[in-house]
Amino acid sequence: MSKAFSSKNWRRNPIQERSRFTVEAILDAAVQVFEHHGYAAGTTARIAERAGVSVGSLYQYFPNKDAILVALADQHIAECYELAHQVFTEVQTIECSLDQSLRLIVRGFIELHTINPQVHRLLYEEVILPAEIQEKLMVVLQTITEQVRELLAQYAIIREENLDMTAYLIVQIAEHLTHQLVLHPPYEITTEGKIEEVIRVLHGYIQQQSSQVDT
Amino acid sequence: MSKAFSSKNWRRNPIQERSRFTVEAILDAAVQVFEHHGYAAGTTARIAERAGVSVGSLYQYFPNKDAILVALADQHIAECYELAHQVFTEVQTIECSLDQSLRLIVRGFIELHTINPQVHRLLYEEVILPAEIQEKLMVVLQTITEQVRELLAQYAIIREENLDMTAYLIVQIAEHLTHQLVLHPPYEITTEGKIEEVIRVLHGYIQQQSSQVDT
DNA sequence: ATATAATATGAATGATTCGTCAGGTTGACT
DNA sequence: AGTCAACCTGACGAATCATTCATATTATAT
Repeated sequence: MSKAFSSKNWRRNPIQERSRFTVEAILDAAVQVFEHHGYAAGTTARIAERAGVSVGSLYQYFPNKDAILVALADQHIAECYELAHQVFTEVQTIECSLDQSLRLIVRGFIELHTINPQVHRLLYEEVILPAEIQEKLMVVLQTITEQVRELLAQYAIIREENLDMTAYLIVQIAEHLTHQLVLHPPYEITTEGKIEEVIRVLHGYIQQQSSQVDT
Repeated sequence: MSKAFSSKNWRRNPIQERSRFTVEAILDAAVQVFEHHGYAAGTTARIAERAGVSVGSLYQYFPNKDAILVALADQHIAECYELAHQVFTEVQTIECSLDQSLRLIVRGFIELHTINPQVHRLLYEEVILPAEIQEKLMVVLQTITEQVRELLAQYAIIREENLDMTAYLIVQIAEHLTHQLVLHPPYEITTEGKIEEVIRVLHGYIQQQSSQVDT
């Protein structure tokens, strides 16, 4: 704790209500500006303008531009963990078939992308992000992957040596397909349709893997 | 043809050998710089420095920064079309099982990512690209998707109404999984192993879809 | 060898950027 | 009403960027 700052990366903690609104407005504006111009070209001036405040106000709560993105990322990552926890406790608590479990997981991914698609897109598609953020995002997916691995192991229909790779690919597929289907759907399709389609992919893959058990 | 420039977007066509080397050095340097700093933060000065030439030289062959990226993209897109053409003629010419065809396609995707991974990463992961490039990249994947659709139709084991979505998802999966496995492989795994794994995913999905035909 | 076209250079320019600061406004509390 | 902390403002400095241009060097052709 060498820094005098609070644990948050902010210069000043918003105390009154108006300042909390300001911070929120800045974060909202940042999402839109980054979405439209990309991170590097999304200027603090534009963010402030869009938020309806002055640049000065922005720098009262965020020490620099990176801190804005970090705040957005942290917010999003927290949502990820919350939803993941929710989904996996539900999976463990209620007795679920593998199919039902997968369905819950995919639904979770879809929700995650639907909540704030722009932030998600920004964090997962922008090439260069502060290392701090990249690290955290990796860990999120790794955590989910481990839990999927456990789930698969529990149903014991997949060769032990294939568990890691299978779990990894399932998460990759679920993440990318939901991402794609939510943000750039190629055809008219309902949310349920999207889930159904991704489930089919995962189900097919798992069947392939389990059919190898006897070999 | 209102412009006096040649069809290429360059100010000056390299005629002598040394200038051709210069242009190549600039493009090579650009890949590395964009890869390391992202597009917006990849400065022309740094590109020139890395290429071992002066900024002035850079602007003799490229009218602006965008033109460098467009040149890289065009180069890459041409490779895509070439490889796609090669793969699909092979698929059509030789009598192939569906399994063999898929294997050729996946192998093609892997090659595409292996040739120049950095360019691929840049073009597919950077959030904001010149609209011109985004358009072209979309068309590449659409073209491949159509050809996969035809392939699936040929084997006639999938409901007609599902053909579009199935082809779309197959291409999305192949593209993304190869991308991921080549650029960020989670474990030690051979190229053949990667292909095998992606094939399993696709095969499983197709089996799921074809099992629906009788329903 | 000389002229001419091709190529290379890098300091200079003007635009844009992040982040600061001195001074103004608002709200809470006495 | 008066005081003080919280909050807001926007012009400004320093840094960085894309791009230009006058000049220098090198190749080619006669």
